[in-house]
Amino acid sequence: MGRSPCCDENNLKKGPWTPEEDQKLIDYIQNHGHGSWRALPKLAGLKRCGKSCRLRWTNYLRPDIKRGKFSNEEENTILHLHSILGNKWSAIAGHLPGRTDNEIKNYWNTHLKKRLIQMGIDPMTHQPKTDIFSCLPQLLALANLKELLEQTQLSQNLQYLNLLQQPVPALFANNSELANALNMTNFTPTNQELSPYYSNNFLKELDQKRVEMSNFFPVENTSVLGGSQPLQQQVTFMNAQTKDDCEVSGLCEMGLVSDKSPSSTWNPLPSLMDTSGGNNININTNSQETSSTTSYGGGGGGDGGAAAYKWPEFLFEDSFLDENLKEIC
DNA sequence: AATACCCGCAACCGCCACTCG
DNA sequence: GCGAGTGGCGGTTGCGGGTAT
Repeated sequence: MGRSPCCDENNLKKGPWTPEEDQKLIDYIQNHGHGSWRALPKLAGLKRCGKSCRLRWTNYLRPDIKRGKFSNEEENTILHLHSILGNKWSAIAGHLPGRTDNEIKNYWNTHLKKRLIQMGIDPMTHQPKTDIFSCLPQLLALANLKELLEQTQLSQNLQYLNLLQQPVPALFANNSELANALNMTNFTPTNQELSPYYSNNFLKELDQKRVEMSNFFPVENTSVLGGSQPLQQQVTFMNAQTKDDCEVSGLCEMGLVSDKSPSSTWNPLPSLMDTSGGNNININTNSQETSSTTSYGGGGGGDGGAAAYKWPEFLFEDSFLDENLKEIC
C-alpha cells in the first residue's frame, strides 16, 4: 500500500519503555479501553506510535500475562502445535493462556529449536534430519572406527597393497579369458610388455582407481579387477594354484595362498557390497580366514558364494562401468 | 579486573488481511 | 470495486546482562 510506518512521525519515541510510560498506558487502557490504537498515544499523553503502544500492552503490560519459565506441559504443547501449525505463533499462543505470541516465538528460537537440532531433529519438519551435517557425529564415529580397523589390519593391508601394485599385465599374464572379458582388444598373453595393456583406457582407469581405493578401504577387502567375483576368485581364475603359479603376482609372499592349496579352497576375499539385498552394515573380523573381512551390506561373509556381490559401482563412474563392465557385472 | 563473547528478550520493521467509506 | 486506514503477524534487530578468557 505504500503506507509509511506510523513511528516515522516527528517527536515519537522509540526504544525501551520507561516505568512512567508503562503507567500512563495502563492507566489509560484501564479507564477507557484501548479504542483506536492510532489515537491512543495522544489521548494517553504518550509520545509513542499506536503500534508501539499496542505491542507494549499485548506483550508486556496486559494483566493476564503469565511470567516465568515455561513448564514442561507448555513446552510439549508448543512442540506439538508447532509440528502441526508451523510458525503460527499467535495460533499457538491461543492454546497457552497467559503466554504471548512474541514470548512463544522467542522461547522457540532460543530454546526449543536449538534442542531439536541437537537431537538431530529438523525443527521445521519435526522429522529426523537426513542431511550430511546432521549425521556428522555418526560419520565421525565411523571415521574413527575405520581408522581403528586400519590400524589393526595395517600389516595385512600393506601386504595386499603389494599385490595391488603389481603391474596389471602380471595379474593377467595367463588369463586370456579374463582379458577378453575385460574387453582388452590388444591383450596378448605372451606379451609381457606393459604398453599394450596400459594403452587400454580401462586398464589405465583401473590402475588409477586401484590407488584411489587403497586410500579409502582396507585393501584386502576390495576387488580391483572389477568383476563380480572377489579378487581371490579371480586370481584362481588365473590358474595360480601353486606357489610357483602365483609367484608372478606375489600371492605366496603375502601368505594368501599356501604351497599346496588348490584354487578351489582359497578363501575368497569379502566383497564390499551385497547387491542381493539387505541394507545393514556388517563389519566382521574373522581370524579363521586368510584375511579379516569388512563387508558393507549384510549376509555374504567370506564363503566364496559371492556371485551376488558387487562393489565396482561404489568406486567407478557409471559411464565407465557401462562402457567396460556391463558384460561382467 | 578488564575485555570479549554469548545469549535471551523486548522492541521494531515490513508485510498482509480485513474493514469501511 | 477500489483505495485508505488499521490491526495483526512473523521475522529480525539490538540492547543489556551473564559468562568465559
